[in-house]
Amino acid sequence: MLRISKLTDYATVILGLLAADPDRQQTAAEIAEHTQVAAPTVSKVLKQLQRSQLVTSSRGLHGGYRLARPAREISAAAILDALEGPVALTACSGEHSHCDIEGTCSVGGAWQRVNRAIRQSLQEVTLADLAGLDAGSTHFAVFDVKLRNGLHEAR
Amino acid sequence: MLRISKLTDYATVILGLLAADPDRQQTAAEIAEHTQVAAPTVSKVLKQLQRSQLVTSSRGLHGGYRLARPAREISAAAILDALEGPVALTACSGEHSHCDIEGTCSVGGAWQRVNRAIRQSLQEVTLADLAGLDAGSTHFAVFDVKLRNGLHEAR
DNA sequence: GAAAACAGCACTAAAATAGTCCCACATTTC
DNA sequence: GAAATGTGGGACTATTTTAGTGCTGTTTTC
Repeated sequence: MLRISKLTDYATVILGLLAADPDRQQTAAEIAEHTQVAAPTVSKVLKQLQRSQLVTSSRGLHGGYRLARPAREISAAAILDALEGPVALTACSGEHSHCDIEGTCSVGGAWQRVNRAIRQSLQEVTLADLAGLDAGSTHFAVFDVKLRNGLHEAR
Repeated sequence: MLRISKLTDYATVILGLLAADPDRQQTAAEIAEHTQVAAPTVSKVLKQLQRSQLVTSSRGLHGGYRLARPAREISAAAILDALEGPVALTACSGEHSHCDIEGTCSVGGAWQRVNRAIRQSLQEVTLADLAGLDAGSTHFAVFDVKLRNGLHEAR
């Protein structure tokens, strides 16, 4: 239920690695080696993270990536947004959209409220929490995301 | 992000219809007609809901479906569980699972906490809320579920 | 015993996701 | 200024997941 994609999973791992050593700039290849994620995939993820301003990059010899801001200021919601798109709600949730079944449905609005609630939870979780830095601060409520076939596969 | 499947979307609409008239037993064909969902699909969804004890069915002539219990006692989490599987976390979340990258990762546990939080939100939302019955009780927090290509498609 | 309606299963098709590759552009070093 | 190193972007392919359909069996009522 409510699964998050593999790429998002990778992203958290990659960001976690960067967060562990925020001053050092790391190349995509180094990150791939440390995380065991295939290099092209790491690149892809990093590019997306760069576009969303979660990491900064520098090109050229001795280039690489690093966190754009402290781990504590990066929310789980921001990571999801970066990887899974702008989260424009495609459906009923849109401003002026209409259902084919408006009459009998009446369900639409509630999902949006649910949606907003979960989103709020996600905003309160930071990369620092996810990466296990900042040990004392796990005051946020939490739940069950299906991470299937991901890095976190059982072996 | 965090999308729910079309079938789950259908399920809420179907359950909403049943909830609107809890005393009457309705056939799959009737439900299909009212909801504009294709009949075989309605059947499929209802079967799954039956297996999860959210609706009761009776066979034979004059058979049909009805809610197994009041709308207020059916949580959104239960609906998701029914449609999207037993939500056994396939990953790190399992009891004795290990990551290939245990050393560098450290992200695993936090997702489970996030997961539990969202799940809790979902448990506080009932079918009555979703169906818009029970007008006063929308005290639950809420968020952004991507319902794409579903019944709720904009037209 | 015939008709109506659910139950279960398997199969097909379509769509989303994940992953890979290639080439262009930017820096730095020599 | 040329070469090496590394990111940037896009296109393409393959895999997986999801959605949808059809068929056969079982139960109940009349």
